[in-house]
Amino acid sequence: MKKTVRVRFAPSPTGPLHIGGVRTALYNYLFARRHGGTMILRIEDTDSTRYVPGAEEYIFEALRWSGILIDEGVEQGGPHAPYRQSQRREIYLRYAKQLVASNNAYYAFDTPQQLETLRKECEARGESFAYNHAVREKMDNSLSLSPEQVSERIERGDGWVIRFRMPAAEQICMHDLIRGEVTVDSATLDDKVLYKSADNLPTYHLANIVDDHLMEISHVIRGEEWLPSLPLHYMLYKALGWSDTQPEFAHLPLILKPAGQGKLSKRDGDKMGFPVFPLLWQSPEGEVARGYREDGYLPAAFVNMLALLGWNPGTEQELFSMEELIEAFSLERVGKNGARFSPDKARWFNAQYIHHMDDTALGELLVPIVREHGFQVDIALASRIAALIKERATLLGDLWELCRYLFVAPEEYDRATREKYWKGDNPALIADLTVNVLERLESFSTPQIEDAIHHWLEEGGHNMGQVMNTLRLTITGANRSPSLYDICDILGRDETLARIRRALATLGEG
RNA sequence: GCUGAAUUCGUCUAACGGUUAGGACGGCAGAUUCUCAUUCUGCAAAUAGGGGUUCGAUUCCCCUAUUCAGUACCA
Repeated sequence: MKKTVRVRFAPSPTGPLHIGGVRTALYNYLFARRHGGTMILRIEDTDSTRYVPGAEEYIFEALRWSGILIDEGVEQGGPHAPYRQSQRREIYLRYAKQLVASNNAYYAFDTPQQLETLRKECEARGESFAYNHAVREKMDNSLSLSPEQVSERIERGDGWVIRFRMPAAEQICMHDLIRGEVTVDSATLDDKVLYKSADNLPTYHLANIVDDHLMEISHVIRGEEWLPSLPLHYMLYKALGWSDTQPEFAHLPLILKPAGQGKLSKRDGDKMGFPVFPLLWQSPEGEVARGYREDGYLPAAFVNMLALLGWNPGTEQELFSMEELIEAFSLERVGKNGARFSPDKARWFNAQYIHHMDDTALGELLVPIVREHGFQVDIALASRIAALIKERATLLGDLWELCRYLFVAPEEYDRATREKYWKGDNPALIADLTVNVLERLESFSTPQIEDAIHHWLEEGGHNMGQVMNTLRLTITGANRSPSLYDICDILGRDETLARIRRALATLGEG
């Protein structure tokens, strides 16, 4: 019998979620949906010193924008509520004490300062300090103190911590869905802190294992940075007696920076000119980091791009809707090696999505953009415009510049284009074309305009490129635009002719 | 330093012992077009190094190198 799939995304609200986090959430979501399972969002705020106001809301909004739907969590509740670890504090102490009682953990009174100086001394000797089997009997803890001394110090209010008692020599064999078998010698591990009296909160390790167990998580899908603590987690499940229901693990490869070394960091984006966050982030201190949403990316393109960063379908398909991703996703096809993030590819995905977008859908996005610039446009016209410009856009932010001239007559004319085309016979030809063709047109719409101009071109034996580009200069003010016939059609007879006459008047004879 | 993981075109990756090592992004060159884009076609571009195993290794094993991660009373 296969167990029900229950996965969780468990970020800590210490800042904005970056794209690596979104990808982890996405893989969890795809896996859950693929197997008809449940997607849980748990907030791991067990470090009271690193809490950042607004980070939690940012996480919710980023997931919503990305189309990653949560079944159980802080916002939606569920059978294992609360889903915020700071609201579950009393649960963890119980298990920490249980571990002490079973001799799998112990109280330690060493202060952070004491440990710090110990570390420095070791470093000075070229050694590294580890709080482990080799030294724990000599440290200030319940292993070296009598039970009376321990309870006395706790009662008198000394700061304490509960540490896991890592076995001195045990081969820990683990299984990872992506990496296969991994074995680690427990002698190389240290006695990690599980609970701290300072804020009455567990550390990640304890809280994570306890909650995953209580919430009946079936698969833990998380970043590779957690692989080194997997042995500890295995030992915790064992010590708590939960090995038989322990979840399966899958450690995702890291997302690396586009150039240079290391994993993608918050600073790379600003330095290299691309977002590392899904949404714009404003820190409480007032720092601003750009986001994919504000930079003009479509959520579907963003998700598609992230999905392919570390996973591949095994076919040559690259464009996937969320439904297709759910259908195709499997952990077996997640790669083992870190993936260098490519801003170019992100842009390409977005361009593909805009190009393939339905005219009306893009028109709907265009209406508010045009309004922001002070003009009104109805959905019918916006859709027509969308059809003309969409193949030229990479980001949503490109749209306005691509259709600006449809709303604003040129105030000035591009110098290079003017020098190239506003010379020789061209101005005279435009005047002739205007008077003898455009002004006399019965119906001023694309096919008629096209027919008439072609006729005139052919009769007079004129060069099409010269004439059309000169005409484009007078109407758009520059040398790049979609088909001029469509532009004239949209502008209408009056506006088109007014623009040509104005150019004729202001640009002179050439 | 120690522990672990990883290593195919510049980048993302396919090939689960036998292929002219495939695709995509980016680059370059053409074609199409009234311009710009789009689109299409083509070109250059890779198995980290060394040992094994095998009739045959990108693929399996070992060593080396390199990279990354972890090494907190952070997650």
